[in-house]
Amino acid sequence: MIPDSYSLHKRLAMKKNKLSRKEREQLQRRALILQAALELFSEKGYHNVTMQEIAIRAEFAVGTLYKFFKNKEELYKEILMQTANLFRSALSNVLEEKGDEYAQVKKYLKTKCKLFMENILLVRLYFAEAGAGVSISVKRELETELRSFYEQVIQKLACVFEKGIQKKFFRPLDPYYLALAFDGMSNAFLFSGLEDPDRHPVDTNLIEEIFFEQIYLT
Amino acid sequence: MIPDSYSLHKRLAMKKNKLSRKEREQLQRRALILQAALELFSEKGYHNVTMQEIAIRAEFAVGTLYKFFKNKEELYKEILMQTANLFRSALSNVLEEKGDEYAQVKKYLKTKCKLFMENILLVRLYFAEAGAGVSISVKRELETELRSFYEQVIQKLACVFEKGIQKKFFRPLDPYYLALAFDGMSNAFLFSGLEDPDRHPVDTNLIEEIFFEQIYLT
DNA sequence: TCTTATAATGAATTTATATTCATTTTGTGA
DNA sequence: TCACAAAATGAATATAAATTCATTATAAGA
Repeated sequence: MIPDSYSLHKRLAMKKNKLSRKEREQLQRRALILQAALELFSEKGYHNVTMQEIAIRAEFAVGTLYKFFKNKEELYKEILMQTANLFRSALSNVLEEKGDEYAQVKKYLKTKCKLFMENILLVRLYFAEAGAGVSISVKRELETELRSFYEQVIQKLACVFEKGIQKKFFRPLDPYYLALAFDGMSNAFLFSGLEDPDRHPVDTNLIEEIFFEQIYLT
Repeated sequence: MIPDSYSLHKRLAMKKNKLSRKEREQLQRRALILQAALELFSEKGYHNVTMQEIAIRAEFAVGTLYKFFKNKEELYKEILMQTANLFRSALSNVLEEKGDEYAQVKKYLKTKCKLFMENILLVRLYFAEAGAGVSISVKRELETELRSFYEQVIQKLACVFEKGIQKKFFRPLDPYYLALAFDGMSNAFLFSGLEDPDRHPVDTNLIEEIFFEQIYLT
């Protein structure tokens, strides 16, 4: 793979770091482009952002974007898949930890809130596209992939509920729907907090209380 | 308003019906265009539908569309506002009926489900655009208007919860967040049912049980 | 039937923007 | 410092779709 023409020190460096400085620089530039695109897409939506705008925001020429990404759609796809992977892996990990199911669900909520807060741009973009399970600006292929990621997380959450039911922690209702309900409820809070964080700060304790405790008395 | 040139029978007819046959025909054509556009928009999204396509589906010429709507955006706007109004007025009415707050919330859920089922295309479109509170293909003006419609409904629902709390029907938690939680939870079920109605039929009793009853035991 | 007004048509125009590629710039090793 | 390869550039091109408007068709009254 490494051409003979490469100088010795370069070849040595590559053995060590795997990536040469040049390659690291390229990767960084790529990331800059992705970041600029993310900002613009999440502000204005896929179709209302031009490659020119992305180029300007990233401080490159349009042509350069095409050195890094085949076309606009690829660029977009990569951003969405990034988000989906980030969320899926973080939430899956939480749900795979062993232990008290009640605590696990609470941890899931905490983690989800944290992810939302720390990735507001990504969240806006992701849910604008795949949010209600009604995607529209992306090809069906990608849409399907995104939905499957969401399904995977809900399924894992359902497993936790199921174990919790077996242990008599939770009321014996269909665990899939419990997961759906819990996730949907927390989404409502998170979106509301996303819109206006000052007026509607996200209170995970309140979410838990509404979900887990009795609302209708007697 | 009625020009003198109009013949007698026409003028008489207009006194009675308010609208002449011609006007009724125009209105019907307008509705046909809106219907065709709704179908296409909800299938493929605003930006992936051309005026040509709408014209073909509605069986008119492109130019004709512009006789009825100033431009593509107006056409779109009208469809979204239709939905928003339909939902807001139906749900507001339910929530203004006097009586038992527990029953009112249940009625709200029933009505919402019915609206979803009977207007799947509109729902898909509406939530793809304004769903997560993250609109993107529309101008900010319309986006704000749509969000305010949603807020109004949530506020009304919150009032019902508030009254219910006063009467000790419900656990005394912030009524706004109770409303948000109930609505968010039901949305999750409805979207899931929208995606795959056979595998996930919407069960309002289950939604109520999860929301109102205790989930975490002891 | 003829005339006129009203409405519908769709080819042509305009506009917008994704993508390309000939040219320029930059960085590297000799 | 120079020559060369690699990378970046952005004006030019291609493409697609929104909108217009001169022309044609339709309907209504005389």
